Parts: sequence; structure tokens; C-alpha cells
Amino acid sequence: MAPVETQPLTISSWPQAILHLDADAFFASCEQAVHPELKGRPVITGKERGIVAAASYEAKARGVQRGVRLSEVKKLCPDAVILPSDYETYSLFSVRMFEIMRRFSPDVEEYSIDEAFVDLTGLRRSFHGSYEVIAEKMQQAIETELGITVSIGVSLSKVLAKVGSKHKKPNGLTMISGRDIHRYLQGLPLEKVWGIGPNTAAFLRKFGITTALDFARKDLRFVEQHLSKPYQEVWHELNGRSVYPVVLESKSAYQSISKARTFTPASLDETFVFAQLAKNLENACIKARRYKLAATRLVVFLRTQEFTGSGVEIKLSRATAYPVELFAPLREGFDQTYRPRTLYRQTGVVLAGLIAESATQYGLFDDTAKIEKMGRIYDVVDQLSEKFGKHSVQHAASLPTKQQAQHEGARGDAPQRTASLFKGENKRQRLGLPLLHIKV
DNA sequence: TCTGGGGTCCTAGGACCC
DNA sequence: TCTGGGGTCCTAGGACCC
Repeated sequence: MAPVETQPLTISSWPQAILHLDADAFFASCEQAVHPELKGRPVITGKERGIVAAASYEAKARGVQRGVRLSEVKKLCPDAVILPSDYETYSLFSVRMFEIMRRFSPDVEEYSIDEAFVDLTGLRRSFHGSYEVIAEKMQQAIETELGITVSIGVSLSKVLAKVGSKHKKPNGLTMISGRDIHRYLQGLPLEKVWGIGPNTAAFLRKFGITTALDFARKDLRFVEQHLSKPYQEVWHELNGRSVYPVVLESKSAYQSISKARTFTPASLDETFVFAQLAKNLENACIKARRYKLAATRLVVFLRTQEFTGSGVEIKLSRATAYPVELFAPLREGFDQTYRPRTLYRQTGVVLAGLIAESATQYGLFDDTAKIEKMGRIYDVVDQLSEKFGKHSVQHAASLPTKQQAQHEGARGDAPQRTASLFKGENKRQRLGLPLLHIKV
């Protein structure tokens, strides 16, 4: 094992102040804020998926963790209140939380639904107080106005601010000044650091580096020799040199859109597996159209029971977000990947190389009239979906097969009454004819 | 350690061109 | 066709994040 080289960690007090805010058990807290009678009780969201999406601190205290099956939860915590996730409500809380933060600084990065970075640099004067006081006020405002608690870290860089917000939860506030950095990195396992995963942690362990402090103290030469750019950046951030800016532009443009579904039990049935895939494609297309994006590449992947096997990528002759145009490439990708007599557990689709819909071009041989007509059809489809719910209109190719009806039955869903109406349509479907079906 | 469904970015290597 | 050097573009795969 190589000895750990040391490097001094001395930094002037607050060249900049970056705040990281992380809502505590966000989904569960929103539910408790909306339904005060749930305060103090173990609340769990994720009912629709069968696993814990979020657990309130009362539930966590009883050993309930994220990702645990709900059947397990009932054993651990029989009096748990299990709710389906209500993303609309959580989004509203999220929006209001960001609004409150913007009252303190215009530089707010909405990192995820329940997390944000804020650049506080230079604001002490206008608030007549330290960065700690500003953070406290923000924390207070959120609690009194929204009824949820948040944990905050303030330090010299994003990575250190994240270390701070995780340090004390819930309702914590941790200030890490340049002089204090080593105290917080000392006992911190390296893989807990934002940007360092299990793989990199295992690699660095071979050099005797196990804590965040061990890593921060390695010298530049070592870091440049053994690690790639992202890890070099984390190293600078841990040393109090900010390299990740607080990004203000809200993430508008997706690079890719993917949809995947796992089914239980695994299936041997080709038609069923393909129908699943087609359904994913439709969902991905709906989302792409909502953002006025079109795909130039389509990735198709099937996963076996062991979750092995990667996808194939198909270049599209025309950028599109219309399933009818994508079924042929989808079939092609499926045929390349699908192995008969294999148990599949998951199918998925990625719309990649997304460009603005307005930038899509007609090829030399495209039938422009036909494409425009298709556009109008999908406009109607999208409107219907909005009014009557997703999947009020579906392509016949993604209609449930008999086996799927069984699968859904096993999950306790309502049986699909429409399934039997579509016997014999497989042939047309294979010819790539656009079949639309309105569910009643 | 995986759960399950989203995403992003980086790197290495190959294809292709001059 | 290979020689040699250089550049760009694309893609697959890895690693990580919430």
C-alpha cells in the first residue's frame, strides 16, 4: 500500500459561499404538510410501484429504507401509512421552495425536485448578517411557509456544500469554512462524496485512500496521473477551490428521453415482449412531442432475467417523434436483439440525438403531405390524451396481448377489456400500417 | 447489493479524410 | 496498397447522479 502524501489545506475564510439545500424526506414531508393528521406518523410513498419511494423520518426510525418492498414494510412497520406518489403536489411544493430561495439570491440552481444550489457570495452586506444567518433565515422561511424542513450546507464549493447538507439531517445547518474542511472530510468514506462512486472508491482504496480527507490531501501529480477529468474536478472542489459553477438556466433541452419497464414474471412470449417495447416507444414519443423534440437515433434494449444484454442503436432517416415512423426501426432493433426461448424481464427504448422539432428536415424522397398529415393526427392524439388521460389513444402494436392481461391481473390492475377486440390484427401491424385504437 | 426508472458526461477507439 | 502524420467525427461503454 502506498503511503498517503499530504498537502496543506489552508484557505482564506470565505472567498465564495455556495449553499446546498436538500429537503428532508421530501415526498413524505409534502404529504404530511398537506395532511396534518399524518404528522408524527410513519408515512411512505410509492404505493403504485410496490417499493418505497420516500419514507418519513418516523418510518426511517423503524428501519424503513428507500427501495424496500412494501410487503417488507408491513412487517417492519404495520401502522405505516402507505400512499401513492402524487407528483403534481410535490412539484408545487418544489416550485414554491425555489421561489422562496430566490428571495435570498437570484443565483439559484434547481438541481432536482428537492435539491438546489445557491450562490450567496457577496450577500452578507445586504442581509446585515453572516452567511450562516442568511441560511438560517432561508431554512426558517421554508418551514413556516411550506411546513416542510430542509437541511443546508454552506461552504466554498458545491461538493463541500453537499458534504455539509448531508452532515446533519433532518433540519440541519452545517457551515464548512476553509479552516474546517479537514474536520468534515476526516471520517467521511470516499464513496459518500458527490461524484465518487463505488468503482472509483475501490480503485483509490488500492492506494490506501479511504476517506475524503485522504483523497483531498493527495497531490496534484497523483490525481492527474491516475484519474480522469471528473475526479480531478472533485479533488479541487474538496480542497475548497470551486470549479463547478452554479448553473442558472433551467434545464430545458433533453439530450435523450428513455422509457423502460420491468415486468414480473419474466416472459418468453415474443409478442408480449414486443408489445411492451412498443408501449415504451409510445410513452417516450409523447414526452418528446410535449417538449417539441424529435429523435435522430433510436436505441432498443431488452434485458434478460440476469439483467444482461445491451441495446442496439438505429439511425433514423428523418428526425421524428411519431411512433408510426418508428415502428419499422423498432422492429428492426427488436429482431436484432431478441433471442427466442429467452426469458426477458425488461424492455426499453431511448430516443437519442434529440433536436428541436422545428429543425427537422424533409428528406429528398419524403412525402411531405403525408408527414404533415401525420403531424395533425398526432396533435389530435396528444389533445385526446390530455383530456382523457394517457393511453386513451394507443397504437394497435402496443395493445396488450393475452399474456399481458395475465400479468396485469397478477399485479391487481383492472383487466383490459379491449384486448380481445384485436385478434387477428397482428398481420396488419407487421406490415407497419398505422393502426390507432380509441379505448372506451 | 439491489431495488427501478429516469438522466448526464467523459473517454477510448475506430472510421474516414487530407 | 502501404507509407506516415494529422485532424475530425462518431459510437460504445463506463461511471455517476437523483
